[in-house]
Amino acid sequence: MGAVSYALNGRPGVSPETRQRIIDIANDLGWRPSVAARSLSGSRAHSVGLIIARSADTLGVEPFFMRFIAGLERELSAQRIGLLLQIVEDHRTAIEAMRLWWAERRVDGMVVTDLWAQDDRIPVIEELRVPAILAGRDRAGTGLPAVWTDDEAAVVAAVDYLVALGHRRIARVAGLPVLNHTQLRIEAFNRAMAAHGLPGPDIVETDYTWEEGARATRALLSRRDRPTAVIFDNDLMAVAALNVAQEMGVAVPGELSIVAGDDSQLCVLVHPGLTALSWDIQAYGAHTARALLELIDGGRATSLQEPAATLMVRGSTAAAPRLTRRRGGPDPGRGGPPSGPR
Amino acid sequence: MGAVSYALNGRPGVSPETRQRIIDIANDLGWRPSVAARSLSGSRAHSVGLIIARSADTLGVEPFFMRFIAGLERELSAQRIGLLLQIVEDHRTAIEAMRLWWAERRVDGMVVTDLWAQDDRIPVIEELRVPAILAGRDRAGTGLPAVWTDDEAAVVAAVDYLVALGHRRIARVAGLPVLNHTQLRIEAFNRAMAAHGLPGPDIVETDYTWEEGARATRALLSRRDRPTAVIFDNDLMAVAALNVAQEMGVAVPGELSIVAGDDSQLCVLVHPGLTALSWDIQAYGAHTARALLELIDGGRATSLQEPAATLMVRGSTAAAPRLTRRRGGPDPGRGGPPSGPR
DNA sequence: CTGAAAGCGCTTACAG
DNA sequence: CTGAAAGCGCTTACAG
Repeated sequence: MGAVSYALNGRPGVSPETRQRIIDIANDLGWRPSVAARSLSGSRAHSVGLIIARSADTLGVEPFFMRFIAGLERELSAQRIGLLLQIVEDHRTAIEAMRLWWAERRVDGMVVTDLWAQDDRIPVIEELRVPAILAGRDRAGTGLPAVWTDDEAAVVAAVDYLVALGHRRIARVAGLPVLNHTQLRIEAFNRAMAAHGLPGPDIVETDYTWEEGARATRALLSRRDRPTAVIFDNDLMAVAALNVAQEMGVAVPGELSIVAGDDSQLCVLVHPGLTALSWDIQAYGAHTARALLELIDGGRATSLQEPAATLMVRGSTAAAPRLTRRRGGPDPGRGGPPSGPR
Repeated sequence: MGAVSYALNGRPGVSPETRQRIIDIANDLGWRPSVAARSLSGSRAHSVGLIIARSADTLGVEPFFMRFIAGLERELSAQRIGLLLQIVEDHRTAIEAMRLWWAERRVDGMVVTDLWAQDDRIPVIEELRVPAILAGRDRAGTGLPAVWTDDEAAVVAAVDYLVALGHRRIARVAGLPVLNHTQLRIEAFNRAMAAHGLPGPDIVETDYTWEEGARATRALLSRRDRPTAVIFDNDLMAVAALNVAQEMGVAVPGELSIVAGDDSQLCVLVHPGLTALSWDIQAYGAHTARALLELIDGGRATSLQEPAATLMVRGSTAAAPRLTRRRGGPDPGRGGPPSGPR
C-alpha cells in the first residue's frame, strides 16, 4: 500500500519498474485513490470554491461568469482540483456558505468575485484564514492577493477615443455603485473628462440590468443637451440603449455613439455591432486559478495584473454629429423610426 | 465522539438535553464535521457532479445553464450537497472526467445534460453504475431516470399559433442535429405541419450559434417563396434572425414572424421583443437535483415530467402578410433599411 | 527499496 | 444513555 502511494504520487522510494507496474495496473483497473481518504490523511480537500452572489436571471445573460468559470476550470482540472460552485442571493448567504465550506474542510481555498468597495466577506475571510484570491483590485490592509485588470486605463482609452471623434458631451452609465471597480471606473472617467477640459461628471448609476440601462438611456436622451456618446458599464445595458435610441428615433452611431463596457457575443448580435472594451476573461479565470493554487501550496501571495481591456471598435461609434458631413465623412449610419410595436 | 455524531446527525441514542448541548457548542465553535472523514466512514461524497460539454463562448450567451445550475444549487445546498462543475469541450473529455470523478469517489451521482441521440456517455454511466439523472428524455433500454419537458407539445403549440395567424410557409431553424431533443422537435414540427396540410419539411440544421442562425435566416429569406414565419431552436439564433431581417429590409413582424425556442432576457432586449417558448428552467434544475438525490438515497429511479413550455407572445409575431390589411388590422410593424454599416 | 504501523476525523455497531 | 473500539482508504514516517 505504501509503495502504491509513493508510485502514484511521484515520490521517491520505489524502483522505476515497480512504479511503472503500479501505474499500469491502476490504469488497467481504472483505480484512483479516493479523495476522501487522501483528504483525510493529507488534510487537503483537493477542491476550491466559488460563490457567486447574483440572481440567476441576470447571471444567465451575463456572459462574464461562464467564461470566467471555464477559465478557472481549465487550470483546476489540469491539476485534478475540483471546483465547487454555489450561487446565492446576497453576501449574508455567501458568508454562511463560506463558513460552512471551510468548517467542513470542503475546499482548500476560494475565489472572490464582484468585490464591493465595502465588502463584508473580506473580514470573514481574514478571520477564517482561508486562502482566497480576489478577482479584482487588491485590498489595502489585507494580505489577500488579487488578480486584476486596469479598469482605469480602459475607461481612459474609451474616453480618449470618443474625444478624438469629436465628442464633447460624453455620459457614463455605471454599474452597481457598491462594486469596487464601479467606483474606480467612475473616478477614471471623471479624471479623463477633466483632462480634456470637458464638462463635469455626467454619470448615472444602475444595477447592471437591462431595465435600468434602458431607463438611464431614456433619461439621458430626453435632455435638451443630450450626450452624443455614452459609455456603459456592461454589454447588456449597451444593448438596451441601442433599443431605446431606436425607439426614440436617435440614430446610432449618427447621433449617438455607444460603447459597451464588456465584450461578448451580445455586442456582435445587435445591429449596429457595439464598440466594446474587450479582454480575455477566460485567461483571467485561468490566471486566478493558478494564483489560488500557488497560494494554497504555501507559495507567497502574489498579485497579478492582466492586460487592460482594449477598445474593439464596431459600428456603434462614429464622429460626433456636429463634425459629421452629410457626404464624404465616415458613414454616420441612419436611425429610422422604431421598427415595431412596443 | 460517538454521542456528538449521533447528536448532530439526528440519530437516536442521546438524550434530548445532551443533543441540544452538543448542537449549541458546535454552533458556538463553528464546528462542522469534516466532509472527508464523513465521506470515508460513510462512503458518501456529499457532492454531485455536472459536466458541461460546450465551448465557453457559446455558454456565455446561452442563458440556459446558469439558470439550470442555480436551480440545481438551490436544492443541493439546502441538503448540504456540493455541486462539482466541470466544463469540457467534447464527450471524450466528459467521459474521462466522469470516470475520474467516480473512481476518486468525488461524487455520489451526476446530472447529464445535452443528451445526444446517440450518446457515448450513456454506456459509460451504465458500466460505472454511477447514479445519474438525464436532464432530457429518458433513454429506452437504460434504467436511467429522466427529468424532461414535452418538447413536442411546445413545438406544436407554436405551429398552431402561427397557422392561426394565417401563416402557411413556416420554416424551422433547428439546433444541433446530434441532440436528442432537436430530433424530437423536428419530428413534432413535421407532424404539426402535416396535420395542417401544410407544405413538407422546411428545416435548417445549425449548431445553435448566432452565426449559423444568421446564415440560415439569410438563406431562407433569399428564396422566392420565402417563409412568412420561422421558429428557431433557441433565443440566440432568433435574435440573429431579427438582425438579418433588418439587414435585408424584411419587416418583423409585418413580413416575417419569428418565434424563439427559449425564453430569456435576450428576447426582451431586442426590438421588437421576441415571441418565445417559455418555461421555468430554474425549477427544472431544482427538480433534477431532487430526483438525483432520491436516486442516490436508494429510492427508486423515478422519471419526472415538467410542464411544457408555453408561448410567450411578444412583438415578433403577427398575422401573415397576405391577410394583413394596410389599416385596421393588427399592426404589422415596419422594417426599414438597415440602421448602420455592417 | 520494501513492509508493517500509526494516524487523519469521523461513523457505527458493540459492550457496559 | 454513555464509553471504548474498530474501520473507512489513504499517506507518511519508521524499521528492516
